[in-house]
Amino acid sequence: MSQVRVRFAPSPTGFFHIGSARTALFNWLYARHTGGVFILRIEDTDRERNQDDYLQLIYDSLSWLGLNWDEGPGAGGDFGPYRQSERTHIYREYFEKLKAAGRTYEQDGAVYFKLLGERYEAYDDHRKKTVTKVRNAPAVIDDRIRGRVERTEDEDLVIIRSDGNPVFHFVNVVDDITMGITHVIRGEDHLSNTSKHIELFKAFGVPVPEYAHIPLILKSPEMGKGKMSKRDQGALIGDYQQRRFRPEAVVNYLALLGWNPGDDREKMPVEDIIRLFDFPGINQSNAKFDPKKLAHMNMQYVHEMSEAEFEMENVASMSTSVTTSNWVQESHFPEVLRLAHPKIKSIDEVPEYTRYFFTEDYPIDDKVRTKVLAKGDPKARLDELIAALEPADFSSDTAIEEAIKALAEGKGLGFGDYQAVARLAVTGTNAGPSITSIFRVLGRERTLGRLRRFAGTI
RNA sequence: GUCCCCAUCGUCUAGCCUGGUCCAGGACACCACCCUUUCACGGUGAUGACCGGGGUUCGAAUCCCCGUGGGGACGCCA
Repeated sequence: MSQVRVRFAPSPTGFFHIGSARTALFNWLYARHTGGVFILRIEDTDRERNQDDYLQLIYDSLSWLGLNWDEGPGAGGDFGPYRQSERTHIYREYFEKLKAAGRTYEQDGAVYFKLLGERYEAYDDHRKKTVTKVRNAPAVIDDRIRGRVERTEDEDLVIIRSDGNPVFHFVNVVDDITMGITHVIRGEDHLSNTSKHIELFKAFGVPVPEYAHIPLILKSPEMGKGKMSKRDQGALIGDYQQRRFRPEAVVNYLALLGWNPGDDREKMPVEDIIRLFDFPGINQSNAKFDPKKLAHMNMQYVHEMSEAEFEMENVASMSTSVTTSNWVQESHFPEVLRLAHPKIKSIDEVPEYTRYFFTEDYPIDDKVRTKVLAKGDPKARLDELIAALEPADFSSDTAIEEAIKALAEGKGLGFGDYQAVARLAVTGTNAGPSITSIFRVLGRERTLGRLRRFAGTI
């Protein structure tokens, strides 16, 4: 059997979103699984709505996700050009073929593709007008995911607009023919279009490619009904990139949306996904997007990052913000990251989580304050702690722990009686690394300064 | 409205093709407990689903039909 050639064919008319990414991913996975070719083709025939920014975003997002293309813009290939705006001569040539076969006609300045069959007038309830229908035999789609699907195409369709630009259905088919596409893997929303495409393939006298219509990604119940769109919360790939999500986590999650390896495995390296990925593992029903599960997947990948990797990502992330760019210069920055790493769920929450390590200007959580101050005698505990820490050894967690434990024991109390109020004073919250680590990293001066300052407010 | 696709816990899903091993398994979320100096992580456990109705069969989550529900398409957008 000849080599598999698949394509991802986005149009640069909007932000790159989850749905497009998943379609790209499934094509890429299939190409990698079969040792085939993954082609990137830019469908920019709608000149009005195309934008260079959106085009760049497609390249950036695919690259970020690791979905490298073998042929396409920037990669070359023998079937180019790979932007439809540069392929007009090819469309012209294929249009002439149809014209020569007597399968086109002009109307209102546009060129129509003529279906074969008897014509009749009928009222269309959806468009609220009378249209010309054609008695046509159903097109048979032998779909690798849906099975045999029949749909009758019963209206001529525009293939060249009155402004001279060819239309999606036409260029899509011509490109699939001329680029030697063997498998068309795309969203189920195209299933109804497929009959149009099959009629065109037949008119050109060439065999149709294999079709695989993958399920759609729908909004989560909280987001509403219908399919996910670029306007939905969490729909944009660029957002995850900005938030420093792990691209492998996004890929892993997306792969599981509509596909599974057939067993309970979820978190798996992309090599394994490639090995196991195939049409039988793809579901037929649509899947709702779950931001929480994606976040969980991302957390798992973040936690297994190496220290160096985690630091690099955070430096990159925090350097871009004016408030945090100074933090990365601090000598204790690496140590703070080591403390935060196992505690946080995603990289974009690190700045807020570690704020008090870098500035005296950290907020005091009112709710926590009220709660902590309501218990026991916090003022007394704070004063005792200050006295005990003044001469203490701050060089290690255990040294600090010994000092506090000795203090607690002397008063007939426990470590916990000092922990909560000390944490509130020094961090403003009730969450964070162990209090001894915080003290150690902050150092004696800053720790005592904060304890004294806070003691003065209660 | 017409046409097309789909239907297992709130969500993602295994099981369905090749009926019995399923009073339906895993994961996320939620709840409880454990771990613990806080908060997380982690661990243990709990709650939670075969859309409805017919049929086929000794037996149906699994096969068939009809409803219903969900999704999509119906552009000189892609």
